[in-house]
Amino acid sequence: MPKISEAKRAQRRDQILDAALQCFSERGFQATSMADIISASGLSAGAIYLYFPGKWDIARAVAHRVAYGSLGAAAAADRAGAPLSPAEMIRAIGQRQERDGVPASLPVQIWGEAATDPEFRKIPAEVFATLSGEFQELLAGWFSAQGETAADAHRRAEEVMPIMLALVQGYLLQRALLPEFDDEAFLTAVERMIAA
Amino acid sequence: MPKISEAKRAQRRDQILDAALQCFSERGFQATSMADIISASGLSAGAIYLYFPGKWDIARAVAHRVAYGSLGAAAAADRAGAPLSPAEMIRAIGQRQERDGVPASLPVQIWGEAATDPEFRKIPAEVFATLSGEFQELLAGWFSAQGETAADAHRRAEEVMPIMLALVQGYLLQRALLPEFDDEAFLTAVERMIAA
DNA sequence: GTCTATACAAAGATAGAC
DNA sequence: GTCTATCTTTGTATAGAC
Repeated sequence: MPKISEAKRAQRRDQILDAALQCFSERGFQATSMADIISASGLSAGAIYLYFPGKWDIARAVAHRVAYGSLGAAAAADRAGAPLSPAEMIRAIGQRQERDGVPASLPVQIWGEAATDPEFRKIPAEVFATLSGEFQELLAGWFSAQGETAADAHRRAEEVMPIMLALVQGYLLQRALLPEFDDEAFLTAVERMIAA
Repeated sequence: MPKISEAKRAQRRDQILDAALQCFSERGFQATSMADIISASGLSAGAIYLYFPGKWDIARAVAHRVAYGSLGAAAAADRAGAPLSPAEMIRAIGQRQERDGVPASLPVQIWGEAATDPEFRKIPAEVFATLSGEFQELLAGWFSAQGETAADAHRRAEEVMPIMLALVQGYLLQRALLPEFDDEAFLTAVERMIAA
């Protein structure tokens, strides 16, 4: 049996992940040292290794939390009111990340890591697939609400879906890299484009 | 005066950058060691440092070459034939990267690095801005060719431009991370969307 | 369970011979 | 100009006290 309660143990893990997320977002996955995470978490070197086998397990856990955390954001916003337009779906994902305190740099860092690490790549690969399915359903709902027949709405949703995924990705990328990025101008452009 | 000719020196630098590009695309910027680059380049440890002050200067030089190498690709394809459609512009950039032997992982890695390194960030920031301008001009040409008036073509080009940038980024990202990514299905979707 | 101190390995960069 | 050998630093992970 464990020496401390399961709840306490989970809380310690979260404490470590919170600290790691902070470090990673400022310095990047690779440039962050265990010493950084240790100091930010307030624990000691020895203690950390009781909760995670190593630095990359922490990195994957953080990436997992961040990536999967954006799932369901658009669906939740949709259920909360009228069917979401494509631009509103993108906005919902951005807002969810802000609400959760996810720094803009992290998704982009995860993609960069995934580009060369097959283990890491599983995370965005699965998230992209799930997100696509989510978009397709919401888009069908929106096109229906625009007065299209169920069959037409479904067809258009299928057409637009691959583009939606790319648009979110570009949105998150530009938000992370361009200090002057204008969210609202971008979303307005999306709105106009897909309404056309 | 230099001990070897300027041409020879430039050739050596290219030799190093070629080797580094190979290593970076397989292992990533950070996981690549100087030893890797040294062994791949066929030079010795001492020799490399005569051409670059350090590893990150090599990384920046590679990133610079890769990122700026995609500029002008769409414009060149446009000049070579009929005005390019939006989907064809994206395809032109992808093809240029293939032609230049740029591995798909590299642009994504550059973005990831840029997310936390301000010095690195200048590269995609400037490339995105230049690319946007390029797109706007080509889009205006295309809308004109579709029969719109010069004023309308210009206006629509301005509307679509921010979206185009995001679409290319999503395209490159998915190409790098998703083994099953279907380029042509994506481009078809873009074609339909912007023609609508 | 947690901490301090440390072992061990890796990697960037350089010195000095040729 | 180029190579080999090496110095130095940094960083992950662990051992052992409390």
